[in-house]
Formats: sequence, C-alpha cells, structure tokens
Amino acid sequence: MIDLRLVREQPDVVRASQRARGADESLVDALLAADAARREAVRRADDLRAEQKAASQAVKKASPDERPAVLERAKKLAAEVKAAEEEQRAADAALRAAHLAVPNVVAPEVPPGGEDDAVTLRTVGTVPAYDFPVRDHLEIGEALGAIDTERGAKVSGARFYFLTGPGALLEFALAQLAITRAVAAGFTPVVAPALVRPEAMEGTGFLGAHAEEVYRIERDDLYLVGTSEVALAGMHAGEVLDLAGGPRRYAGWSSCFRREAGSYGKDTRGIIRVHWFDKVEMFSFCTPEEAATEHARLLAWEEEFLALLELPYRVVDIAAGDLGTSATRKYDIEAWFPSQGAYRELTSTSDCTTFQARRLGIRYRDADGKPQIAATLNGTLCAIARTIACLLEVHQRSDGSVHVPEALRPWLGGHELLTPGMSLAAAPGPAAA
RNA sequence: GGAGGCUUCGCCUAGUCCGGUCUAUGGCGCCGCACUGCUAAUGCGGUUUGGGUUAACCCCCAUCCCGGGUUCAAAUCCCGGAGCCUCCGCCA
Repeated sequence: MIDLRLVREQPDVVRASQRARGADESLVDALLAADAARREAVRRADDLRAEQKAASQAVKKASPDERPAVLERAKKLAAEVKAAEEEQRAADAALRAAHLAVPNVVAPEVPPGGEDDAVTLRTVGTVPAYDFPVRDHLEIGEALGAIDTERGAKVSGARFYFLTGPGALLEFALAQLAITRAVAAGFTPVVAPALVRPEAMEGTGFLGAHAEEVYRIERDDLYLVGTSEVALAGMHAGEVLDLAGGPRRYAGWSSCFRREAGSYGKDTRGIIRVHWFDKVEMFSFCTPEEAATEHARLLAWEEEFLALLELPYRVVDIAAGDLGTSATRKYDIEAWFPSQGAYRELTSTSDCTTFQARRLGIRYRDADGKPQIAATLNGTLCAIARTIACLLEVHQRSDGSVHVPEALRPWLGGHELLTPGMSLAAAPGPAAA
C-alpha cells in the first residue's frame, strides 16, 4: 500500500508513476474519492457514537419517571449508530480496495518503458569462447548423473527434477556458500517455513496480480511460498523494530514453489524454470531514508556471489512497466547461458520502500520515539536450481567434465572437476576440505 | 484427533464470577521537573496504538488476542476463530 498522505498532497506524483508503469491513472482519482468518502463516513459515525454514549450514560442517571423517554432516545440512537457503522464499514472496504489497486510509486530514476526496455548498467566478466559444440545444462547434467528430469516427471510431473550425485552435492555447496557469505556480511541466517497463512501471502502482495502463480493448500487454508521473502517479511508483521543500529538483515533458506501458469512452452527443457526449487534470499528491514543505499548493498552482495562462482553477468535496471507491484525499483542480474547465447535472469533485488511494511504493520521508532513505517528490501542470493544450470553450462569442457569454482570446492570434496563416472569421495591431497 | 487452562495500553499485573464515572489499577522501565555540594535516593508529573478534526493546542471516536452477537450500555455475558501452555492419542 502506498502512503495515503502522498496521494492527498501530491496526487500528480502518483499519477505520473501510474503512467510510467503503463497502469491506469484514474485509479489515483478513485483512491482520492474513496479516501474522502471514508473520512466523511468516519466523521458521521464518530459524532453519532459520541451522542449515543451520552444518551447511554443518561439512562443510568435517569429517575424512574424519565427513564422510559430516555431509554427510547438511546435505543433510537443505537439504531442510527448501527446504520452509520455499516456505512463506515463499506467505506473502509471501498478505500482498502482502491488502496490495494495502486502499486508502489516508481522511483524517478527508473528507466521508462516495458519488459524490453531494461537498461544494462554494466557487464562483468568475459563471455567464454568454446572451441567445441556447447551442450546445454541438461545434457551435461545427465552425463554427470547430476540431473534427472525424466524421473522427476514420472514422480511429480512436468517441471520437476531429481538432483542426484554431484547435482545434489552442488545444491548443498551453493547453499553453504551463500549462507556462509551472508553470515560473514552480518546477516542472520534463517530457515523459513515454506507454508504460510493467507495474511502473510496477502501482506507481501502475492495474492494480487500474481495469485495465479501461487500454490494453495485449500484444506488447511495455507499457501506454498514462491520465495522465502513471504515468510521473512511476515516474520515481523505487527511489530515495532529497533532500527537505530542500522538495517536488520536476514538470509532465509527455503524451498520455493511456483505454478508457472502462463509460461507454457517457455523453458520447458532442463531446470531453468521449475515448479519447485530452493533459494537463499536476502531480506532487509530499514528506515525509508536508508532504503536506496541498502538496495545498492544487496546488489553488491549478489554480484560478489556471482564473482565467486566465476560467472559472467550483466546488471540490468528494470523499466517501470516491468516492475513488480511492491517495488519502487528493481535490479536483475542476468548470467550468461552459453547454450542459449543469452543472458538470463539469475537474481533479482527489489526496493519495496514502505509498501509491504504498511500492509504488514512493520514499524520502527524514529528519533522522537514515534512509530513510523519501515522499509523492506529483498534480493536473491542464490536460486539454486537455475544457478546449477548456469554453472554447468558456463564451466563445461569439451570432454563433458565441468570446472568447479574454487569457492565451491570445500563442499565438493575438494574436487576441481566434476567428471562423468567420478567418485564423489573427497579428492586426495590438501585441497580436500 | 481429544480434554483443560490462559491472552489486559513496552514488560509484569489488578479488574472478568454478579455489565454502567474501566475516562482500565499498581509495579518495572523510559521521559521531564524538583530537591540534594556529584549521573544515587526521594518526591511530583508524564508515558498504548490507530483514526477524525486542526496552522497548532484542544477536543472527539475506536482500541482489554481477532471476528460476530445480546444490550440503552460489554475488558466483563453468548457464539465462532487464532495463538500460547498442560495432559492424552498418533507421529518423522
């Protein structure tokens, strides 16, 4: 939810933001109208309640003679209050609906345009040249005994997979490296629930435009999260946080589930787009003043991680029309996939300013001790399945083996290469962890 | 899955049986002032969170886990739900 004061005081800013997103500008005026209507309804109900309270007191003090008349008046007022409260409830609901319909205000620096208008901020690393026909990650993974999508489909359906042998080890190696780096950077590591209640899903904005993407367990009224962001944001819902010492940072590990409705036919091969994967997600709570700086830090930590994996990538500044509902600004990191000859999204970091926190009631105390709405930010540290796919492709060799980045070796038995048919036992020598 | 207990304004707590100055008591913490030849003790005052109104102060409304209901009137009575705790059952 955006700040209603901003809508009242600078509606043009919000209208401009809607234009930039390619969203409906009239929603802003609808919101203003709903806001005014609600305030009117509140005033009426408040005034009536005050009158009724006095009348109710009078009942008690009335002499036996006066009592019937006074009681009659109190009853009449009670009925009026009930009607006024009904109207207020309707006005509240209308305002909420209008409020939820408006996405976060786009930061002024965000590039204009839609999906194809992201601006590349920088390209890092060299795209490797291969003097042999490159294989895609599935072909490599199958040869290594690392990925099995056929049996994944047998057991669970399309877009499911098994990670086996070196693939399973890679999963843990990436998770370990990500969590280790996050802890070194001061994050609190968290293992978060993957099933959440509707309020958490709603509060983080995933039941709006993305509702079709979400798995729901109807029988228990729970949702499977598409990212641990949901649980991490919900973790402090309704709390007043102490942010005097700077941002509060969590690195959450969880499985993530996505229905991938509407992506039929896209990335059907391999494990780039799947219904389930595990992910280490960074999440920050901070003051609104710190948010933009924090966003840059999250991006820096993402870049540092890709550097450790020795993956070439580029950083793109997502255009206004392609921003998520909650984001004021978003950077994606796209890594090179040789089999596709293209950069594909590997991580994403969004600055949600106060948009999520307002809905979830996450606050902090300012210098005057007054509660204020906090800002929230999120960023992928490592989406494991897709990262494995990228690693296998980029680091492939002509003989079907795969180079292991040094940073991952401590968790891969010290091996410098993954080779078809290899033993997974630790490599001999001092390199072994 | 079954039975019982609990949830009060930062923390602890009185109040709930038997509805009405509950405008919610007290302690701790915190803030201010006073006093004292030291930032200790003491005394006095303040201290929930939202919303409405306002230039601001004031004032008004709501808020005793949440949502309904009964009533002129609900922290208090009734129904539903959530969370926590204890016990039984089942279980990785």
